[in-house]
This record gives sequence, structure tokens and C-alpha cells, in this order.
Amino acid sequence: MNYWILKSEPDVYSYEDLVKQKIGTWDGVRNYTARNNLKKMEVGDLAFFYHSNIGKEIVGVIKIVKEAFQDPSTEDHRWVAIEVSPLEKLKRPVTLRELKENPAMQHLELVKYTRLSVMSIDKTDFDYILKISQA
DNA sequence: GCCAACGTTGGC
DNA sequence: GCCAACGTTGGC
Repeated sequence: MNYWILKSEPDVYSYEDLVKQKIGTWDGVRNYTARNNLKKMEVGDLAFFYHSNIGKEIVGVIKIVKEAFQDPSTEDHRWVAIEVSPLEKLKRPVTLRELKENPAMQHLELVKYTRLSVMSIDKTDFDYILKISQA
């Protein structure tokens, strides 16, 4: 079982939008590193939903409900999409700022590779962030 | 709105 | 295959 972080601009597609839809298609990824991560996802994996640009914070936990398939938003066979469902909204969003300020979180890809939209996260870090979101 | 980081493209 | 030019993303 693996853990991930999925980024979206909330004015385009927010966690609340996903809650309304119940199942959302995560498509439109056009970056090989991100695409490779999508391909590694398995049904049942968990991910954080991060709001980029507006908020810049992790707002919820979602789960992968369908593994990689041809991205429906393009004919180009290089790109894939997955499907996700909302699991729970964080009691308190965890901001990028506080992660950057936390010495224990400096190795996070979210902190180091700001432009990557689909990335993995260790279970340890996943649990840690969940924990601080409940404080 | 600006800029840094970084991925992609195309000329050689 | 290298590298300059260019485009895109996302934080500030």
C-alpha cells in the first residue's frame, strides 16, 4: 500500500468538488514524473488532496478507486488518468508554510519539488501530517 | 505580476 | 546527444 499527494488548483477542481462528485477522474497530467506516479497507484492507496495556488494547503484524504487507464482528455496514449473518492476532510488544513517551517518535513517532495503535481509520500510522513491536522 | 525552477523542444 | 530557447507551474 502506497501513499501519495495529488495537487489541484481549487478554482479548477477542489476537494469540495470531489466530495460532490463522489468519484472523480484525475486526468490532464502532462508530466512524465507525475504520470509515472499515477501508473504506480493501486486501488486502496491513500492520497492527500493539496490545494495549490489558493490556500496552498492539504485539505483532505482521498483514496484511489481505479488504477491508471488512458487519459480521456486526450488521444495521446502517453497519458493516463486514475479515479479517486473522498475519504475525509482534514479537521484542520495543513499549510505548505508550516511544512516548510517544520525541520522534520524538509525532505518532503511537496516542499522540494514545488512543480510536481503527483508525488509519493512515506507512510511515516503521511501519518505525521494526519496527526498534526488533528491537533 | 514577477520570478525561480524545471521540463520540453528543436537546431546543430 | 548537447544545449539554448522557450513554455509552464506554482510560490510569493
